[in-house]
Amino acid sequence: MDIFTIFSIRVAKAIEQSFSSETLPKALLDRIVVEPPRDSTHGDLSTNAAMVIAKPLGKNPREIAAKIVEFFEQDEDVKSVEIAGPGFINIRLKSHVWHQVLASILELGSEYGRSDIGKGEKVNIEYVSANPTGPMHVGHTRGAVFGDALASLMQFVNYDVTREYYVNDAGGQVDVLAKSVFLRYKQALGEDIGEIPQGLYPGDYLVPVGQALVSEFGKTLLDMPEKQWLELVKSRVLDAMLNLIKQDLAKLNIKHEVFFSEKTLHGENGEIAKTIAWLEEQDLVYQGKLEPPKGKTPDDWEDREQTLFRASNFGDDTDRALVKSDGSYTYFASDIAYHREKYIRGFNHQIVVLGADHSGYIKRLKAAVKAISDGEADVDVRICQLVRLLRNGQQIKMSKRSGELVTLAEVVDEVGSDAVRFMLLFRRNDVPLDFDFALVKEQTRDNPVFYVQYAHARACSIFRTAKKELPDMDIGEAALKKADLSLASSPEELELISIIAQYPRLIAIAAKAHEPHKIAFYIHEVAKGLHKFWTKGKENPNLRFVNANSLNVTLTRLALVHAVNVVLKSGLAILGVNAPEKLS
RNA sequence: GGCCCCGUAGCUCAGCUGGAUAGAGCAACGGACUUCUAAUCCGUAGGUCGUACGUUCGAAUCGUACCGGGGUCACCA
Repeated sequence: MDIFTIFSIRVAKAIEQSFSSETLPKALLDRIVVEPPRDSTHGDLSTNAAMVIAKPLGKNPREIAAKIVEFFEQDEDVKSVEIAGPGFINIRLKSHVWHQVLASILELGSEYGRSDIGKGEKVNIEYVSANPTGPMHVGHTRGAVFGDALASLMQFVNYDVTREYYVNDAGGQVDVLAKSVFLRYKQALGEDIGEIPQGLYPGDYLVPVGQALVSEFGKTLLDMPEKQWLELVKSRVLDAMLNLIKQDLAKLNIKHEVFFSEKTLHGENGEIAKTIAWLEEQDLVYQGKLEPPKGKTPDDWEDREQTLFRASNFGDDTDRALVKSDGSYTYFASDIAYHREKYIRGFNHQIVVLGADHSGYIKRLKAAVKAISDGEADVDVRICQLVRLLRNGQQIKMSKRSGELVTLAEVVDEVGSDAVRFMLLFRRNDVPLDFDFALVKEQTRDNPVFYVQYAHARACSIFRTAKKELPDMDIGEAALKKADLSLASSPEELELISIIAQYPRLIAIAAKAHEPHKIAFYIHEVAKGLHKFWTKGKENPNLRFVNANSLNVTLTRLALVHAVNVVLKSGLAILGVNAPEKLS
């Protein structure tokens, strides 16, 4: 348990003993936080407790704070405690507390920072879900990285996470894809196909698929009616595209446990039909007309009766169509069925990662999940904003029509998976992001990827130096655990410990908010702490890590460095970024 | 026109379930290298937190309106 949690409990106890806490609503008590003060000169811990409970108790916050302070004056872990500003209670800890923290990090190793927030509950995180019509482009990359890091983060706090990819293999675009491939098939048989007609997929990546069709079927497809070859070609090209996508994702070390096929939901007795029947039983479906959107009636607006889902009963702006004018299901109809299916599989927590162009879809999706689970399940939709690619300060223009898409594979091949992942996670997901190739490849402080990895490598180099300079000394993990940690007594060392002491708290905050970027920023701060201490050793030889004159202090400092690296490595692992021992 | 996101230092952004004097990096200026990899560190300067009301002991954070930027808007996926 981390110090912030420990002291939250003590604050609660102090309140309970000093005031008649039954008059205080629990929701209010939950607002009490123990956190590091914004300004570190205020102390190690700070709590707003007195201000939160002042009002219901009808007392002055500072008066209440005084009572709580009395309690902490007895605390053997507390060096000093004072009231500040409107009623903050600032606590300064004795150094043995920091040494205990350090000891626990060494003890826990890679387990440090874990918690049981998730209580083993099942969460389904659906991300990427790019249409299987070609290789992934950069537009998909952000959602891929975000979803993957979020999944790791949730696992770290003990959620039972399933990483899922929804394969849109049922819509009209798959027919188009198959027809595009059929053209490539003819081409492979030696036919001159000329320009790829408008509306078909022009990409070269379909060429090998056409060739594969020749080696599997020879010329036989040419003699079949379209109805027949279409199904065959569809199944082959879908397999091929999905493989392409899996290869792209593998470049970023992303692996989904479940690839869920939309197609399997269709059919007479399929899940969509069942779902709609179920919704009808609940009286959530009706025949009716929709109003055209205000201020913007589409040219081809057709005023007609359609099958509608009562989405507006669940917070959506309007009801939503389930059946298209040609009688087939809408995409949304299959999506309701899909989310119902997830719910039936036991996912009461669902997270869906979508691109910026889907923001209008959120309310609809939430309404659907509420309806199909009777309010039992929750869904959080995370929108990833656009990524602008920059080269030499110039934006790289991308166009789908001309086929000039920058692919995921190109970007990863150029700058590496670590850099791509870290840069995309070093920004809140709901804000647009510039990805500058030049910066990402730079090896300076400006480049946060490098800065953080360098800190880890630097720490590792300290161990290499120690081994070289003090070959007889045992600096294995077991030896580090036995180090006399009380020797880490300088303000610089205690400051560094206080930074890594925040890791569990940060993990908890990031996991609850579904915001992996918080980990990226925190890790950056840890790296800074290490670089800072390192430089201190330059100015003051007594603060060097490796010191032949004092083996005890050396061992303690190595233990500290190791603990810092535990945190760096753990945080980077959540982000899916390597922690190199050496930089080339 | 409706809905969603964004507006914080010259630039790029953190901070947003209300809390103290609003933070970091870059750029600018001034320092620290016979190095435990200076591929780093320290310092100075830089702000009407888009605007205006409101709620509150207390607002960058919550509410309303407006301004500016982006996205989206039956039947596509």
